[in-house]
Amino acid sequence: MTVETLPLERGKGLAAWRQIAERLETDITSGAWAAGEQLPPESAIAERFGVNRHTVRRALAALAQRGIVRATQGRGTFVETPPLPYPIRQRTRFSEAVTQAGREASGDLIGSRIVEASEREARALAIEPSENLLELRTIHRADNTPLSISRTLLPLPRFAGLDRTFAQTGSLTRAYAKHGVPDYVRIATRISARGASTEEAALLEMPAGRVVLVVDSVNAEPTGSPIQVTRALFAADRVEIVLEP
Amino acid sequence: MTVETLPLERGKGLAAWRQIAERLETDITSGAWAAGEQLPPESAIAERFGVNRHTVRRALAALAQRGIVRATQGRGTFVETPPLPYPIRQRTRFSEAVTQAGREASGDLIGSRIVEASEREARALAIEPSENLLELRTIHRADNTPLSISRTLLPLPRFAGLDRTFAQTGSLTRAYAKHGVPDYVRIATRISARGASTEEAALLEMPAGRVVLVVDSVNAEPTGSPIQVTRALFAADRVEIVLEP
DNA sequence: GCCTATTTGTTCGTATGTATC
DNA sequence: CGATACATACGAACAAATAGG
Repeated sequence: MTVETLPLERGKGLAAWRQIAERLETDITSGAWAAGEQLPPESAIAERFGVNRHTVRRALAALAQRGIVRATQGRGTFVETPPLPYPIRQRTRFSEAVTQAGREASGDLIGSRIVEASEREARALAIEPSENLLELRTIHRADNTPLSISRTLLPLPRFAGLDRTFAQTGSLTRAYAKHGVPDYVRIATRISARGASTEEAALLEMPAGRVVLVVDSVNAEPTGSPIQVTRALFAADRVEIVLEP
Repeated sequence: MTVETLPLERGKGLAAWRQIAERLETDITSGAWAAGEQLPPESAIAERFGVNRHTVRRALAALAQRGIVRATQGRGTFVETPPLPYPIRQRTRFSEAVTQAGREASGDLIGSRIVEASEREARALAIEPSENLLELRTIHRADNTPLSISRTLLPLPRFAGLDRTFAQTGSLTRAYAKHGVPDYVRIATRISARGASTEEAALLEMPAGRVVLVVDSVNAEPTGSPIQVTRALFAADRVEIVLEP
């Protein structure tokens, strides 16, 4: 695919790296490079625009920042896949959302431990503060790309051992089923957004500082009694939250 | 206030700029520099850690990205004031949500013009592409602090002149009422998040690159026929979206 | 498994532009 | 106006990760 090779406008107020970022973005949206495809090496792009490699790197960093490309040391720079629609409704199942988009869902347990309920968490779960909770830290992927990391809190002793069940099944829904909860619904959701910390970014396999959507939710049994508090961090440029009434 | 001056660990796998970012963040959270305070010049920080100024700039860029500091050309780099998150409810109108929280709501029309419907917009509004739409650009404040900026599209000729009505009333709900739409409902919502552009940040009176929540919504008459497409950008530091079933 | 070429990541040095005080 | 401080850009070198022979 051919791309524009017009010279940059130098000394006209718009920094070279910004112009390069714009031109590269146009190339991508116009289909010169498809999703998943590899961009030319930085050195080649630098030559194309007649600038130093640093200037190209500044432009690529801006595009990476916005989730348009992703660079991997030793491999190259690749066009990111467009965000996956993630529906949130009364019953939200991660695996359903992913498979419906034609991608393969997987979930892994990173770790689990027992923690004391904070005041906020106790109120949400309708229990006493300092009661014990089972904390699950999980990561969810679509086609092996991490979409979200979650911290889930469950009351004890009722859900003791659910961490092992989850590790086996890879699905919270199936783990619940084995603990006597055939169905559950979402009763409260809060959504915010911020930059990711270094650790969060590492788990999500994205550069530090990229944006995460923070989704706090409370799930309950169909009877209405709350059984789960979750904070999920979604890589904001891999997921688009869709609300369905 | 004194700060650590321990040397960096060089050649140990962790890049110098990451160590510097961590140390500076520790300095800030430990109170060495309070909110609003000015950091030492990049040259001084470079000297403190025994690195080139570029390395310090890389670290500061990472912190600025996360909203911890803000650099202004010619002035210096400053510690950002901690964000004050603000809840907003989904089922209510903007002005209702703000006044219910005991704050004063205001809406201003930044500009309006006539545009052609894109393919996406036409599909959402159930009209033909390239039909004319009225575009409203608005800003919404609570107690004079901008919470969001919006781009609203309305079909023409039905809503011709609604821009003037909105400018007078400062409320879309009231403007609708004067155009024969006593009530409307949200039929589709998509939520994503990203860094703000320079212009967006300026309108929201926040530093460039800070996170905005992007809320795309389609509103319809109670009969179900869509009458409005809106993209609202919320300053993520000032708003937390609350979903209520 | 090793070696090598390729590609991105980091760091330094240097210079100039531009905004603020 | 000059001094200060951040913004942009170039050149050079080496490190680190990856892919392929």
